[in-house]
Amino acid sequence: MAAARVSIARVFHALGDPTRRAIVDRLSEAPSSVSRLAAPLAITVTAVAQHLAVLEKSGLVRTQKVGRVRHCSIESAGFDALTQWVAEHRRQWEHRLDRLGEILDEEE
Amino acid sequence: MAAARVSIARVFHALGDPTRRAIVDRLSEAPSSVSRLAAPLAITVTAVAQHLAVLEKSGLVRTQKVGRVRHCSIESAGFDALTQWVAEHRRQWEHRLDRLGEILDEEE
DNA sequence: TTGATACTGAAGTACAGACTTGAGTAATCG
DNA sequence: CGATTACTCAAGTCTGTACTTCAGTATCAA
Repeated sequence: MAAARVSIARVFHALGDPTRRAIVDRLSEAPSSVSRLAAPLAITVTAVAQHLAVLEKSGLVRTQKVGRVRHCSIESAGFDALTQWVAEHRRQWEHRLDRLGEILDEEE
Repeated sequence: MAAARVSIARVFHALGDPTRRAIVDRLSEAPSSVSRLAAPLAITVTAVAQHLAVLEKSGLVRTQKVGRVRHCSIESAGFDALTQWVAEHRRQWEHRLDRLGEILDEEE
């Protein structure tokens, strides 16, 4: 799967930044060019391009240059990796939380 | 819910660091003290305590000082916030991905 | 009470990351 | 063709974060 090639570290790091989450939200609504993404964000097009590079490496966004315009859209790989991480941890987590009081009592 | 008080930004930021993910993984297995967490991590106890402060603010970890030992364990709030974020985006995302080809054709 | 343990706080270093400017390239328009 | 558009590249700045050391404080054990 594509998710296997994606590092969860990159996904978390990418989504840690508010501007990048805003970009992801925008692209979840509709694909966009770099300059259209930059327009409402009080930063330069260059900065947006840098964010897009991070998002692309994390597998959350796909971009493709057509003529002089770069079309950006959501990609599933990063999202899949995140979903998988959450699913893997949920079992352990819930199990642990259920038994937490009991475990604390056992501990010395 | 506790998740409402948790900022998803903090959760992503907290989980962006490999050491903190390692700590979360360890605490998913069993609660631990600060020094026991630090032992296998080639960093100082102070650094671990700093990571724990980040994890605690993000709602992923709960700590409680008993005597001179700080007991650390998993907390659900951060995890809930993450699960919620993923769930909210999944719908949009899947919907968008399904229609991606179509949308790209419509775009000019 | 003395010494070891388990942290805590303050301060400083070093590197990463978000951002900028400025110059450049390539595609499209008139 | 020349002008505009849409981005790209290379520096460079500046803030934030991960980490350290060192000097505490509080607790527990003997």
